Amino acid sequence: MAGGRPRTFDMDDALDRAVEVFWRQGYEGTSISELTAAMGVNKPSLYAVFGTKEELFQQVVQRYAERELAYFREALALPTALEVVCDYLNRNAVALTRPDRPPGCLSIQGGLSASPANNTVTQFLATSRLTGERALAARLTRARTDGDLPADAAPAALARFVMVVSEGQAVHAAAGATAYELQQSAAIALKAFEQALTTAN
Amino acid sequence: MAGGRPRTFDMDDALDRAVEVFWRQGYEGTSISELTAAMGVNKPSLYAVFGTKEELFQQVVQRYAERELAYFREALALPTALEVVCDYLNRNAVALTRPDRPPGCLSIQGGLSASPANNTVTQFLATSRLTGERALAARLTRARTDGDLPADAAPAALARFVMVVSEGQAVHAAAGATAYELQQSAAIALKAFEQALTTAN
DNA sequence: CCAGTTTGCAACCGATCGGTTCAGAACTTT
DNA sequence: AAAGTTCTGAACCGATCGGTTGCAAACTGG
Repeated sequence: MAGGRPRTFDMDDALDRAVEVFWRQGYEGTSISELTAAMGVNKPSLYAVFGTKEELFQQVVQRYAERELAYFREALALPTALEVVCDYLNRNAVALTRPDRPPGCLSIQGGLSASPANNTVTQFLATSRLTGERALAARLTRARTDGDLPADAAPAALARFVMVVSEGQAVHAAAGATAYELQQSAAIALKAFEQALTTAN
Repeated sequence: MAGGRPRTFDMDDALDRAVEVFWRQGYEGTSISELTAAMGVNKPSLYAVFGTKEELFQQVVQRYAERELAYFREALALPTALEVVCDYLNRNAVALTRPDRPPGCLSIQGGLSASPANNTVTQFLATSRLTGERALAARLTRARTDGDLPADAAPAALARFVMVVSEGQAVHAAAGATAYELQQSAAIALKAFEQALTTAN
């Protein structure tokens, strides 16, 4: 057994750098040479460690979900439906506009559309967004049995509405909207949600 | 003066075909050879008639706004703020999911993010979206003087909220949501808007 | 110090990118 | 029919794409 030549890069750091590049430029807007430069990894090592561009992208999205979307899972753990949604949309506004991060959301601008050759990337991101929506729907279903959502409320439709607002916030953030502006939109959306707490939907 | 060899393509038809390709694949996901194939225009003619890829894209976006976003301008012409927003969001749901069109919205998935080399495209689209938001804000400001929006309502914030919802609908549509699902979201959003009609915002 | 292992670096691969050049075909006017 | 104009088709341009190969450098265990 032998050690071999040591790496000049840290895998975790390199992946974080890749997250940033894909986040800012999207899948098709990012070239391998830009990635190797930003990650501090030479090309053969990149392929040895992370696989192809598409495989790297999947790891990037996973890392992004773990490190940058923690607030979503934390929001889901709050006691009532209203708290969940209020917390999520407001923290979303902040997360989408962090000055030390690219504006917007990787899960959307990473590849909302693409060449037919890269269709799997678009579908992969759509699926990962849908997973979040389903988690929220499940949380709202529980809220209905908990009693903080009316029995005749529609958790799937409400969850979809919340995700629609959150995606709209992301598009606006990518265009340069401020956290305050996005929170204003969140506040208006929450009025609709509050109404669902008392009325049939 | 002479006529020269006649073209084998129609400029208007060719531009419509280009709209469809950019709409489905985005700016960076579309190659010149895909465009020439879809438009029925050979490469030298494409450059002679439409200019560079970026110049063609600008004409494509303009054509898209003229032909595919007419319902937005029609909605703005309705008598009251509530009618304007209700009509817009519901017709948006239909327009984003037409079976004879690519799902989603060209103004968003055409280039939400891009390589630094194509940054102008992203900014161009963001500006064109902002133009729509400002038109809606102006319409809501008029509604305030008309009296169908409270004096203490915030037209800019309300317009931003409506555009956030509309952009979220577009992202959802790109992922395969149905018109019905998007109209459910529109209905929930409208409850928030209705509340703004009676209460301070 | 040497054998074995793993990395870094650079050159290379075919394919495609956006964009141009050029000869000849197809038209109109005289 | 000849001259003039405009378009088509294909070949071509340098650059870059994602991905690979080969070799020397840098480490470990014996």
